[in-house]
Amino acid sequence: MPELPEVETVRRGLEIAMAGHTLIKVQQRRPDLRRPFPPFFADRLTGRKIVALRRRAKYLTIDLDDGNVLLIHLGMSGRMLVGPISEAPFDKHDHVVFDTSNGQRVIFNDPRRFGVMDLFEAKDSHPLQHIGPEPLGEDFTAKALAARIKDKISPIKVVLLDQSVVAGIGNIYASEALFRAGIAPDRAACDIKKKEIEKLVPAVKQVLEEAIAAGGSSLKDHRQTNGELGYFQHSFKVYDREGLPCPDCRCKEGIRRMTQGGRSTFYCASKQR
DNA sequence: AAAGTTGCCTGCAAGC
DNA sequence: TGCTTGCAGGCAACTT
Repeated sequence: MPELPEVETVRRGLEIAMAGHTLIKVQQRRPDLRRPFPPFFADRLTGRKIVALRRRAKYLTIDLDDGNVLLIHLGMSGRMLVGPISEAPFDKHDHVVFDTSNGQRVIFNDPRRFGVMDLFEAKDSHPLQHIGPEPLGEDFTAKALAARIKDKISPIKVVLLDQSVVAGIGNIYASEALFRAGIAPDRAACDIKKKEIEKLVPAVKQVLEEAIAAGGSSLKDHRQTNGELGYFQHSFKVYDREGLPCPDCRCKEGIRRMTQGGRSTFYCASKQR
C-alpha cells in the first residue's frame, strides 16, 4: 500500500486522534509481523502520553513522554483505523490495538503482515539514518539529487525507489514522476542530464503533493484513518494503465509496461525519452 | 497471478 | 594473490 502520500495521510489522521493523549490500553494480538515485536511491547506503551506524530520516508515515528519512540511501517497492506473504543469483535488481521484517554481506538490491520513495529530510545542513534532527503523538504534540490545519482548505473526508475537516494518514493510515484518529467525509466541514472533532473525534482514534489491532497492512492488496501479510500488513483497518468492511451500525446502504442528490478514500470515510450 | 515494501543473500568487481 | 567492501539483482516474508 503505502508510499509517502499514503503514510502522510495516515499520519495526519492519527495526529488528530492521538496527539497529546495517553495510551490507556495496548493489545498486541500476535507475536510478530514481518519481524517479532520488541520485548514487553504493550507494557512499555501503556500509560505513555503521545507527544508528537511524525513521518520519515514511509515510516511513522511516534514520540512518547518517556523519551522512547514508537516506529511503525505499514508494509504493503497495513492500515491504521480510528474509531471509538467498543466491544466490536476484532478482524483476523487486527494485529495491534491502541486505546487512548480520549476514548479513541486505533487498530493496526495488516493482512500480508509485511509491516513493522518497534521501539527505540530517542537519544540513541536513529534507526532511519541511512535514508535520504525528504522529497518535499527544501534540501531536495536538483543539485542534491544530481550528486546522489551521478555514479549510479542502474535505471533511473530503480534508483528513485532507493530510499537512501530519496525518501518515500515507491512503485506508483516513481512511474508517475518520470512520466511528468518526460524521462524514460530505463535510462541509466548517471546519464540523466542536468536539465532533465531540473524537471524531475519538481515533478516528484508535485505528484507527491497532489497525492497527499487526495488522501493518497487506494489500489486495494490503503485507507485513510476514517476508513475512507484515497482517491489519487483516479489521477494516475501511467500507473496500472497498460494499453490505455497516453494522456499527453497521440502515440499509437499508448501506455506500456515493463519489469525493472522485479517490479512493474509504466511509461509512454513516445513522450518519455 | 500479481500486488503499494524492505532487507537479506548471493555473486561479481574493484580497491588495497 | 587474497581479503574486504560495495554494488546490483533476486528472493522471501504473507494474504487476497
